[in-house]
Amino acid sequence: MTAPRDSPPPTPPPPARAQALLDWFAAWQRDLPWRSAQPDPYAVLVSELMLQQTRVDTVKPYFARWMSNWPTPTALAAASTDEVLAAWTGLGYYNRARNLHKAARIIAADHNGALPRDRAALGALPGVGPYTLGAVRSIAFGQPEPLVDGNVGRVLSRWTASRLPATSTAGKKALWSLAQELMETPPARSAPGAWNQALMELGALVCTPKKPACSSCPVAEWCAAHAAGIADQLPVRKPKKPPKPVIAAYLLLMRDDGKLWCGQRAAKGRWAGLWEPPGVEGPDSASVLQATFDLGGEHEVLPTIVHVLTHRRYEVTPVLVRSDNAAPPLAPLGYVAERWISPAAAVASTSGFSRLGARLVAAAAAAGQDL
DNA sequence: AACACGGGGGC
DNA sequence: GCCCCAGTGTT
Repeated sequence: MTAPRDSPPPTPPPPARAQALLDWFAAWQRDLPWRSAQPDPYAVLVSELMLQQTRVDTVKPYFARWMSNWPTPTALAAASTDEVLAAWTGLGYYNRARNLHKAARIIAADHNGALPRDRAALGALPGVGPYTLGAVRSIAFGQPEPLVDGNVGRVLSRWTASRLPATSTAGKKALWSLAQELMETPPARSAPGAWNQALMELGALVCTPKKPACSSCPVAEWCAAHAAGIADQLPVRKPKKPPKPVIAAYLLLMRDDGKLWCGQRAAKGRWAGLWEPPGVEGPDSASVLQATFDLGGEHEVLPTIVHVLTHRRYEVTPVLVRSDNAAPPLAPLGYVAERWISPAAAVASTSGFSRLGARLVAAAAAAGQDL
């Protein structure tokens, strides 16, 4: 029973691989605000929600402000939706803020203000999907729950040289299955939080999307993609669709004191609950805006603003109008509230404006100065 | 299975 | 300009 001489190096028993990675993590892990030997489960939940599809460095200042504003689930539960959204302004994917807020209210009402350790109860909280369930259970409670995020998917795809796209159904199934299996090996099972964070940290610091630093990798000798020299070609990605173009026109109605007439978007959909100057989407948006607000009189068309989201490319025509202090109703355009807002308040990062809304306000303020 | 949902940082 | 990030919820 001898292995053929030219076969890949024999794979050591899993515990050796796992221990190598755990040792690396112990030596090289970053000092992050939500990391602690005895983590606060609520802090873990907040950080994990903020980190969904968002980089660590982006999250840091938001996390600090959030924990300062609302140090406990009970404190967060008592906050208003507007306050919560304002604190999230600029972070994107605003439904995460709504979910965190709802989760806090459930925790306060049903769990005595403490995160439930129970798998089903935790997974039932809004915003807690498979990844976050694994993160909170393993990191906050030390429970042997696997997780797969973008980093782990990349690391494990390379480790096994998997040709399945990590985002495909089959690929995800294989990755979660492997993550589960790894979690059951002795060193991982004894340190679930460190193990999961080690996989993610490796993906963030060493096993990066481009130019992975295999020479610094603690588990390179067991990596199938590295052995085959294809680490930088994995994971296989699914072709992505181009962003959809959106034509829009926005009304910048400016009062004598410089304030702008703004509306709050509906609670569902893009920029849910956020404020912005009133706008219309569609190829005929400019004429619709014209008709809706009867812009026959004096108005100024400002330079087009291009605002790119992941799946949308906005081409916005801002129309500046001097108000005679009339305040047209915005409900017909789908807004659920309306008020005059000073440009300074709108552009401040705690205002509950979308980035596009803030850009429009800034454009209005700049143009208004020249008049 | 596909889509909706933001924004920013690195190259 | 492109990639992709500590993903989840809806259809």
